[in-house]
Amino acid sequence: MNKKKSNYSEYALFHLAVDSIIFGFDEGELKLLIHKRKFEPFMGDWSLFGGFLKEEESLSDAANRILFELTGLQKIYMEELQTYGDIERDPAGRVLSVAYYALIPAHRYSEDYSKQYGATWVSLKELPDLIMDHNDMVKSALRRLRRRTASQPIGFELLPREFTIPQLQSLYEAIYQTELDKRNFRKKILSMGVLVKLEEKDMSGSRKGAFLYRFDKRKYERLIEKGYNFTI
Amino acid sequence: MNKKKSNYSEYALFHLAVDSIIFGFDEGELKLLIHKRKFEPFMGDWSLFGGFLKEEESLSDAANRILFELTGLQKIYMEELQTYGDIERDPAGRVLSVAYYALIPAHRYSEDYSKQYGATWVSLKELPDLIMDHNDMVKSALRRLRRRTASQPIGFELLPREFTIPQLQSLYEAIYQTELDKRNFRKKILSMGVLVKLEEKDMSGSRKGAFLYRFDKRKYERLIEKGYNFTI
DNA sequence: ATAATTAAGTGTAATTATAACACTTATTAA
DNA sequence: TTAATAAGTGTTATAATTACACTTAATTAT
Repeated sequence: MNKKKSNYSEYALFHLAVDSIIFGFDEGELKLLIHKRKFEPFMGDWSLFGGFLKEEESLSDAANRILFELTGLQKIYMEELQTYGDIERDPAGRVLSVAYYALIPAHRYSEDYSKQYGATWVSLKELPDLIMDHNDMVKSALRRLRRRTASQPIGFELLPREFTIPQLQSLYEAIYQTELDKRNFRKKILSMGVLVKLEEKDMSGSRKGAFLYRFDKRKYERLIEKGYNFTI
Repeated sequence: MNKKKSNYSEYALFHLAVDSIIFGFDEGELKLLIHKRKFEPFMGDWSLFGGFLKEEESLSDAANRILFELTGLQKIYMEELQTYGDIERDPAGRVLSVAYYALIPAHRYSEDYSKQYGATWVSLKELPDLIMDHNDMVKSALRRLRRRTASQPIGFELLPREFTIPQLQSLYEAIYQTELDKRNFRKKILSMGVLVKLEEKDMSGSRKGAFLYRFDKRKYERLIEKGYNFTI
């Protein structure tokens, strides 16, 4: 490479934050992990989890780091949502925030972390006022989640590895805020051929018990290659 | 507000660029507006249009400003794509880039601007190597455009205000790289009831001429309110 | 004037996907 | 043994999508 470098020193510099909209599914409801902010401004107010981008860190590394520091979880489904760049969004200085949304299997999130970070699961139906533009971020993330779960099999990221059909249906019902017919739902999801039925039953939800299934990612990917189009 | 301010001075600072993937539709093909970069590094190489975020400017203002400076066009369809934040993406310094994609009616883009900015329309099929991660941005924008045009009526942004059904079909064929049946296409698009047929014919494409139509945004919005779901 | 050319425009039948709907079964607790 | 409860199952009606071929309006060439 024989290119002259430019150092861009004439251009402005900005702080960059990463904020995470962390979704979970528990007790038949879609939930969000939030906490009370630990520094000024807005100390003590409800906030998404976030942090600042470091000098020697890529943006996606930062998003993963922040989620890991908070939950101890890695290899979590995460997708960039949008970058928020209004001038006045943070009264304490010019900070742009890259919002990511993450789907975590709520059962894997331990109480220990919850205490350590003061994290709380709140139902999306009774979401409190969050600081700055965080409520906008949540709204936008929810819209995105609805679009995505309708066309990609990411709902499974919110469930344990082994789950029942009624659990899966209840998840979609929570995401779309609508009731689904269980016969049609079962027919549709099983017809795709991406679920593997296990021998075992989950007896926790009913007397009869419901068979456990597992999502087979390989099968799904083979279907996609053939041009298959996942939709709920 | 009785909140103490924090100035975040302990956190790192970054340059922020905005890069625009500008799509147009001409001669039955989807095209991209690019130019030869005017400064180091990579001076003279093919690049998307971009610029740096200014101190007193919101992110979306910056995106609009850059597009306006280049094309003289305002109120253009534009959507944020993704923020690119790899450490080494720009060899001349740490710069994060927020990519936007824009849809412009190619006929409104005048030759004058083209000369002034050295802008060139290139077919997506013969896209040259672009600098840094710009080819990734284009790939990602194209995926997004395909998803969006399938579920929202944004294709019209690429056409003149008055267009024919065969033109519209040809646009979708270019976007999806597939052939569509003209009877089924016409049936589908007209059945939505969002196109208004005009008296006039466009005689440029054939001897018989094709009737002109206009997209009626109001009607579309009324449909959406009723829960209608636009799909091609 | 007439014929040839060309893309626009049109309808129907077959197939597939979606939506609506009610009873039986496995298990546990009383 | 019975009562209770959620899981599990099939069919029919309706709507959406796909496949498919000829006619028409206007222009150009003869």
